[in-house]
Amino acid sequence: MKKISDSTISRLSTYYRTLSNLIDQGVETVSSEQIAEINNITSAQVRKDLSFFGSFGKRGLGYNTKDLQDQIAKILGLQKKWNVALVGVGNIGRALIDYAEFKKQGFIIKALFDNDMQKVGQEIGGLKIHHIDSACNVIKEQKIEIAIIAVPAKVAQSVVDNLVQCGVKAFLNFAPITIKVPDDVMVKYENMSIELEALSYFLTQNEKGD
Amino acid sequence: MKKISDSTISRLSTYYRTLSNLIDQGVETVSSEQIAEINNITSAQVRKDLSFFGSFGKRGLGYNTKDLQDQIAKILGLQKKWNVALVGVGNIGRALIDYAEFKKQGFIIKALFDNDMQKVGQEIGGLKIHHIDSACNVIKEQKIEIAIIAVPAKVAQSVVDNLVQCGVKAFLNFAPITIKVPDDVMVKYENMSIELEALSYFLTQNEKGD
DNA sequence: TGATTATTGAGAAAAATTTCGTAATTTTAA
DNA sequence: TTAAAATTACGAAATTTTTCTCAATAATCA
Repeated sequence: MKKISDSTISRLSTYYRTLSNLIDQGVETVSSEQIAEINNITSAQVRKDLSFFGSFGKRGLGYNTKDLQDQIAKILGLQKKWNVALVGVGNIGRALIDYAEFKKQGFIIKALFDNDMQKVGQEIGGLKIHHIDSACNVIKEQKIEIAIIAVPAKVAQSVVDNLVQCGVKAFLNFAPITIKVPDDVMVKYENMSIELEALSYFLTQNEKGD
Repeated sequence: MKKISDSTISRLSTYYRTLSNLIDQGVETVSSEQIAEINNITSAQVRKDLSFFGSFGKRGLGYNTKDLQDQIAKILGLQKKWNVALVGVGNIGRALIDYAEFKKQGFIIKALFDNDMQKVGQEIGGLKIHHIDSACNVIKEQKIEIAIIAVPAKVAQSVVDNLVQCGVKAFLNFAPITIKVPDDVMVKYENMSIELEALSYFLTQNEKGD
């Protein structure tokens, strides 16, 4: 299939969220213009994004909220639950364990790993913390498909290398470092400093402008 | 000044980080090709990004790491410290208070807000939690410039509206909802579900491909 | 029923971003 | 000292992404 851009995929996620909210409110039909307005984009963008995958609307009427949500769920692979491992049970890691949004979207944290012997064996939210060295067994047992990396930058690459060896193909990385992986493995980044620096740039520009 | 793309700005952040690491390692000179290799991009991209702001390298030689870091710091506005407020002292919020990376980059959390009377008055990391209703006073006293929004989606828009009234012009939003703000205010998003859903899409595609 | 309004879908056009090609410059080696 | 190798800077070309235009179709109103 033709390569779809990352931006399109991430907008599909926001449409999915928008549709969930509309469905909760009892809305049954929605236009591309309404979806666009809620997300501060253009309706042409919404229609173009959807057009890569098919024709889901009715001319003159718009989209059925439930249908469209189902279609997007199918596209994004959200119809199944995903088994997730969390590596690094520090401040960030601990916060993510209780992050309700993940579970709501079907991402279930099934395993915790750390390299700190003090933490190994402890239990958080019903999950035992395993040592990272025994990751492969747990990953196979729990059928882990996605790993969230919340370890210090220094060790992030080697942790990922290890998990790639165990067969993990998808990573969400919170460590501030670019990770190298084989072509058939994907890493997505969650880098809070980068966003803050973009704000810093914006504020600096504005000061200059005045 | 010509509008610089968001991607360029966020790549500048990664170059900045790369340079910090190289400087720590004692490296004094670096080529665009090396910076590119570290970040999985092309050297042409690195040079083009820098070219929007000036000519910082020496032909045949490359860039002086300290010089280039200084230049990028100046561009991004990282030469000063930024005063940050954190709104919403839940799981995510609490993790961010101790997030060392922020302080390292000069983003100093100076005020905490919440609307839960149980939390108001408590102290975390030497900072007292204020009620969100008294935000404007604290924001003026502490000269807050950036607010991190870590409240539930339902209340995120109204919290931001309030802070915009107090004069805050930059927001980092963790709530899974698109926020409306005036033109002179910027919101950046940190949306962990969106990245996970991109991974879900990727894994789903791969399964189909096999 | 017929006209009007709303809205999608899809190709075309425009805009933005990335990559390419190459002259200029610097360092290193012969 | 001269040739070769390395590397930037920058305009041009290529590619990608977004926006525009408009025919097709559905619903509503007179």
